[in-house]
Amino acid sequence: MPKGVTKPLSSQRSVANVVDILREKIASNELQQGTKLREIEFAESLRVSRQVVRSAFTILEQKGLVSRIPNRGAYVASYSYQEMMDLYDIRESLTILTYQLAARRAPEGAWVDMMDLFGEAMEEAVRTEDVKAYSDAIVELDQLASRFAKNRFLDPILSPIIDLTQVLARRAMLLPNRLETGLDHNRQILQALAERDEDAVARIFSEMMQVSRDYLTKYKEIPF
Amino acid sequence: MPKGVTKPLSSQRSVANVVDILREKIASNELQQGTKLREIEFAESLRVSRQVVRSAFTILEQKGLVSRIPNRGAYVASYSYQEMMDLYDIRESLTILTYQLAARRAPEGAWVDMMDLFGEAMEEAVRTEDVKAYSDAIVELDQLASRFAKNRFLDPILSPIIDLTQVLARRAMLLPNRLETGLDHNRQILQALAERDEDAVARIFSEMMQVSRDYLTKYKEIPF
DNA sequence: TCCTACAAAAATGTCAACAATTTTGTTTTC
DNA sequence: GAAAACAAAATTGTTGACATTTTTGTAGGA
Repeated sequence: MPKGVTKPLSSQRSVANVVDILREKIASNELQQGTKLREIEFAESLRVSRQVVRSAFTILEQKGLVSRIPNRGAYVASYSYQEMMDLYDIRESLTILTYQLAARRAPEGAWVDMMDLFGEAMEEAVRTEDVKAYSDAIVELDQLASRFAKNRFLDPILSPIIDLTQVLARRAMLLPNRLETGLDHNRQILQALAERDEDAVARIFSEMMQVSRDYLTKYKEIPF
Repeated sequence: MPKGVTKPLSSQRSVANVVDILREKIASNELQQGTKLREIEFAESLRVSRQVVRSAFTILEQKGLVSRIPNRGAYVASYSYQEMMDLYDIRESLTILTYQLAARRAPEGAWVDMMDLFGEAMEEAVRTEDVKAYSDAIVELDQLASRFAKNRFLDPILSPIIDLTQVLARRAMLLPNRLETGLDHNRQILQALAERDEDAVARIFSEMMQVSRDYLTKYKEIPF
């Protein structure tokens, strides 16, 4: 019998479990920003002690997903438009670094599969406005770049920031014409990656994210 | 009587206090990497409960200063040469972002004091090999740039990374000729800042950090 | 002498109870 | 009827005790 089956939820890595569950609920917007997080509530529903929930809150607070006020509890962190832009700047900077390192360190022919994926398959996705297929492809490309970047810390630092800006990023993709201009940019990046042209990677990314930002600024009155 | 004086250590923000104390001891190398951190030890010496120490460990683990092995305890995190270089890449990327934003957002004449400081005063410091004065000046410049960058998250993300690479950075400054080439670079950066030339900021910084890296690579056999 | 097996000690992980603070609801007063 | 004052309930913060795991020390056997 495999380990950890007898005791369904508790024991071994209970805190990490609770963190993952809450992280998922916050990033997916199931728990919206500003929501009060009561310790007892999660302790009972997840069948762990309050202490474990508290530890999870502490970790999520460090990741910026949860805000805490002493003696008044934990809330799903909420960010202003300006703060979201601040996060975007950091995300951009670290994403560029990821792709630059990937361009430098990826083996020959590492990008052919991706170039294929961003060929006809994504053209079809853009035509049918299949946002999910498209964002899935981007996630895949990001993961591949992250793997080839071979930097042990980029992912752990960038992931929580992506979580924080995810809602905004998803919305950006829904804006008019966003998908097709995005596809063009992504192909340019793949080209630059294949040619190991780090400067081009940086340049194209800056353009790409600037476009996203412009879109969002134009539509910023839309509430979160 | 001011608040929080009656109860010397405990009560209100005990966890944050313990975090700061441990952070300081680790960053200053008083607690060297790999050192076992026993909960009881710090609980007794700092007059707090074990739980508080545990929470502090959790936070420091998130910051990367402490490594934990389940059921086996907490250790001062230790990083390989490659991992230090990985951190340097991230530090470089975010530092460039800081200075670029500062170039964009600082008011007119924001840099005159710094240009003065990096004039004769630092020439004197370089001549007399006053490493402390020089590194203090750089800290000051960094803080000013951080303030003008007006990004709420840059500092909280970058600070722990700086803590991690601090030992390495200090060593870099002790290497031969490091100070004078550094002074030249810093002046160029101030020039670029004053002219709001973001591209130049990025370019000069990349050069500067590349030089640091080269120095460190050359001398990497020196143990930590 | 070295290795293994076992027992004691120490350290970590988890939980439940207690204390302190804040929030909520009710009553009193003007 | 509205505001202030008080009391009760709910929630958070902290501590101490218990359970589990790892480490250390010791004895026995090849």
